[in-house]
Amino acid sequence: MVPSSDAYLEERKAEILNAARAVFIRHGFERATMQDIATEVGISPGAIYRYFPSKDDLITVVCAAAGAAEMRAFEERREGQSALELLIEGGREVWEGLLDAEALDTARMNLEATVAAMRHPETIGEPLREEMNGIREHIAEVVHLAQAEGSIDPELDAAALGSLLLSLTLGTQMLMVQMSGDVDADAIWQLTTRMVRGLGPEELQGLTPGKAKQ
Amino acid sequence: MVPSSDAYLEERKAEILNAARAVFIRHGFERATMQDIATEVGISPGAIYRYFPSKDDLITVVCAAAGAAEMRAFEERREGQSALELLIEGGREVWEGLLDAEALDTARMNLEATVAAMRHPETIGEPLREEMNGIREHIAEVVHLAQAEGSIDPELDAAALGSLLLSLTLGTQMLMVQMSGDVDADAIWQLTTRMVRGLGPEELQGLTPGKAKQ
Amino acid sequence: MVPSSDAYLEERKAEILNAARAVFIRHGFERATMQDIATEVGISPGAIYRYFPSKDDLITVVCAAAGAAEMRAFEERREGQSALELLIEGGREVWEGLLDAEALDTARMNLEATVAAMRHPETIGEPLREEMNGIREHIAEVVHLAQAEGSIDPELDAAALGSLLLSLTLGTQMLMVQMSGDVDADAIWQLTTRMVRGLGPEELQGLTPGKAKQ
Amino acid sequence: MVPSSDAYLEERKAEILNAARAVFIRHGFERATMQDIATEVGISPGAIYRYFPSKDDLITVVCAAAGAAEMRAFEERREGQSALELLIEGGREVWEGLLDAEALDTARMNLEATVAAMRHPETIGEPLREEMNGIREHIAEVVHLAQAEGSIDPELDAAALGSLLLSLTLGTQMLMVQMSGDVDADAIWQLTTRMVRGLGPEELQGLTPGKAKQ
DNA sequence: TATGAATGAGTTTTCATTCAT
DNA sequence: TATGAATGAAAACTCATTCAT
Repeated sequence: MVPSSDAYLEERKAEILNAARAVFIRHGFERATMQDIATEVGISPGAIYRYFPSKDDLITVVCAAAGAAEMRAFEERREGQSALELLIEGGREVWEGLLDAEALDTARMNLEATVAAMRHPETIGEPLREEMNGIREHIAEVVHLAQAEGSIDPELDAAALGSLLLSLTLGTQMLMVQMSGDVDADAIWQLTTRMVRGLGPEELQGLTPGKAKQ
Repeated sequence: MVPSSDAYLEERKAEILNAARAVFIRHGFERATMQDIATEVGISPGAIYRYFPSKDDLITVVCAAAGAAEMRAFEERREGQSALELLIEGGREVWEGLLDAEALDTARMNLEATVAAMRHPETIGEPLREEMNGIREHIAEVVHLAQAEGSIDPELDAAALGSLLLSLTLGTQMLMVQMSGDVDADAIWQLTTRMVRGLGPEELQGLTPGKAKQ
Repeated sequence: MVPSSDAYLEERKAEILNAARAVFIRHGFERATMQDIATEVGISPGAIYRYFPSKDDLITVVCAAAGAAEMRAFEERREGQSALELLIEGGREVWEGLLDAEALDTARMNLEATVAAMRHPETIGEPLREEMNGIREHIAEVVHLAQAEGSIDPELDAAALGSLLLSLTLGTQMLMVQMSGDVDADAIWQLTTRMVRGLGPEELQGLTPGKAKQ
Repeated sequence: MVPSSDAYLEERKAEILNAARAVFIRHGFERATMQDIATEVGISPGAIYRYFPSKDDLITVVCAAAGAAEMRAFEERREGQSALELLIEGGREVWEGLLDAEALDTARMNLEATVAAMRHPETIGEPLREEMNGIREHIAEVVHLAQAEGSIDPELDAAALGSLLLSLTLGTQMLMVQMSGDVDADAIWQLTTRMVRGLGPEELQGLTPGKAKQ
C-alpha cells in the first residue's frame, strides 16, 4: 500500500475510527483522550489530526457509524415470506446482535451515542433521530403489510407497534448495560414473538403460540 | 429559617441537589462544572463543598436519587385487584411518568446515570443494578401471581416477562431522548396492555383490551 | 472567670496558642488550617479572629514562643559554681529538654520555626536571630569566665565555642527529627562534656592549637 | 539538541529540577507554585508534567537529590592516612560545603527537606533517615579504626561521636539559616578538630596536632 | 507526513477570612 | 462575643490542539 494513496488514507482513517470506538467504549467520550486513541492505534496524537479535524468530529463520525450499523439487518428483506414472518425474521436478525459477543459493547456505544446526541443535537442528534425514525417507519410498513395479509389485527396502531418493537430493542440494550450483561435477551425475544403473534385479528383460531414457542 | 438549623442545611442541600440535577441534564455529568451548579443555586462554588465532598459524590447522589425515584410507583400495591390488573395498574403508574411534562428530563437523567454506571461500577453501577434487578423481580412475582390465578399462561417465562416490561420502559425513555420527545408513549402503553392480556392461557374469553383502556 | 475579663481573654488566647502549636507540629504551618485549630480548641474558626488578627500572626506568635522557650534554662544561673561547672550545668539543663517526652515535638517546632523564618525575615527571622545570638553570646560570656578562672584554654575562641555548643544542640534536634527520635542524645551530651573538659589549658604543653590552625 | 532525543529530555528534566530547587529554596515547598517553577525555566506549567507526574514527586526528587549530595564527600577515602586523619579529612571536606558561596542555600534546602520529611514519612522521611544513618555509621566506623590504631580512647562511645559530629554539621547549617549566614563555620570547625584530637587515650603525650596538620 | 513537546485555557478543590445572625 | 455558612482567590492538574523538526 503506497502511503500517499487514497486507499492508504482511507484504511488509516478506518483504523483510527476503530481504535476511537474501542477507547470511547472503554472510557466514554469525555474521559477518553486523544492520547488514548493514538496509543491504541500506535501513532502520535498529532497524526490523528491529519485524518480528523477535531475530537468532536471523531465522536460525530463514531456515532454516525454506530447509528448506521445499528439495525442494518432490517434492510435485508427476504422474499417468499409472509409479512408476519418478515417482521419476525427481521426482528430476529436484529436480536442476534443483542446475543453475540460484542452485544455489550454495541449497547454501550449506543448509550454513549444517545447521550452525546443530547449535547450535539445538530451533528449527532439529528442523524440519529433520522436513523431511528427510519427504522420505526420501516417496521410500521411491514406491520401494515401484515395487517393487509390478515395476520395482524387491522385495527391495531401500526406506528405504535413499530415504536414498541424499536423501544424494546433499545431497552434491552440499556438493561444489558445496567445489568452488566446479565439479561436473558433470548428469552425476551421468544416472548416478544409470541406476543406479536398474539396480535392476530381473531385472537384464536390456529394461532397457537404454544406451538410457536421458541 | 435560621442558617445554622438542621432544616436549613437540609433544604440547602436539597436545593443544590436539584440544581445539580438540572445542570447535569443540561450539560451532562462531565461537561457540567461546579461553577454551573453554583450559579444555578446562586451561591459560590466553594459553598457546594460544605454539602457535598466532591463532584463525584454529587453525581453519585443524583444518580442514586434517579434510580430510587425510577419506579417507586411499583411499590404502591392496590388491594382487591386481580394479579393481572395489579400488573397492568402498576405498569400504568410507571408509564404515567413517561407521559408528564418532565418525562424527557427524567429519561435524560436515566440515560446519563446508565452511562455514568459504566465509569463508576462500584458507586453508581452497583446500586443501579440492584435497583433494576429489584424491579425486574418484583414484576416477575406479580406475573407469578397472575399465572397462579390463571390470567396468564402458566407455561410462560415469568422472569422474561419482567425483563421485557422493564426493557420496554427503559427503551421508550431512550427512544424519547433520541426522538427529542416525539414518541407516542401512550400508544405504546395501550398496545402493551393488549399484548399482555393476550398472554392468557386461552387467548379468547372476553378479554377486552379496549375496555381496559386507561 | 467572667467571660469579659482580661484574664479570661488571656486564658483563651493561651488556649488557642497551645492548640495552634499542637496542630502546627502535626500538620506544619502551611497545611494546618484555621478549622483544624478551632476544632482542637473546641471553638469556631471565626472565634480565633477575636484573639489573633490572622493565621500569619498566629504563626508569628507561636514561633516567638518557641524561640523564647528554646533555652530559657540558660538564664538560671547558679551561684557557688566554677564557671566551667556553670557552663556544663547550663548545657545539661538545655539537654534535659532534648531528653524528655516532648523533645521530638519541641525539635519539630524548632525546625518549623526556622523554615518559617526564611519566609518571614522581618516578623519571625529577626526575633529568632536575636534570640539565638543572645544565647550564643551568653555561652561565650560563660566561656570567658572559665578562661579567666583557668579552666579553659585562654587562647581558645570563646565565640566559636558558643556557636559550636549552640549548633550541637540545634543539630541534635534536627537529627532527632530526621531519625524520628532514634538518637541517643544522652550519649552525645556525655561526650560533649568530656570534650569541653578536654579544652583545659593543661592538656597542654605541646598542644598548640594556634599552630595547628589549618 | 534534537527535542525528541533522550539527552534533550534528560537535560530538560535536570533544568526543571534545578529551577524547582531554586524556587523551593526561595519560597518553600508549600508556597512555591508550579507556575513559579515554570516561569523560572521559561516554559508553561503544563510542560512540567511531561517530566514529573506531580508537584509532590518534584519535591521528593529534589529532597532525594539534597540528601544524596548532602555528604558525598565522606565517600572519598584517602589512602595512606591514619584513621584519625581520615576522620578529620573527611569532616573537612564536608565542612567545605558549609563554607562556600552556596552554603546557605544548601542549608536552607536541608531544612526544607527535614520539615518535608515530617509530612511525607514514606517518600521523603525514610530515604533521608537511611542517608543520615549511613553517614552516622560511616563516621562511627572510622572512629573505630582510630580507636584500634590508638589515636582515640578505646573506651569512648564511637556511635555517640558519629552522632555528635553529624549533629554538629546539621546544627551549624541550621544556625546559619537562623543567623542568615552570620556564623563563623570555619572557627567552629577548627575548634571541632581540636576537641576531637583531645579525645586521645592519654590526653597528653605527644599528641602533636601540628604534625597532624591536614 | 509523522512526531511529540509545548501551550494555555479550563476544572476541581481548598481555605483564610468575613459577617449576618 | 461566638457561630459557622459563605465567599472568592488561588493552585494543581488535564488535555485538545499546534507546530517546529
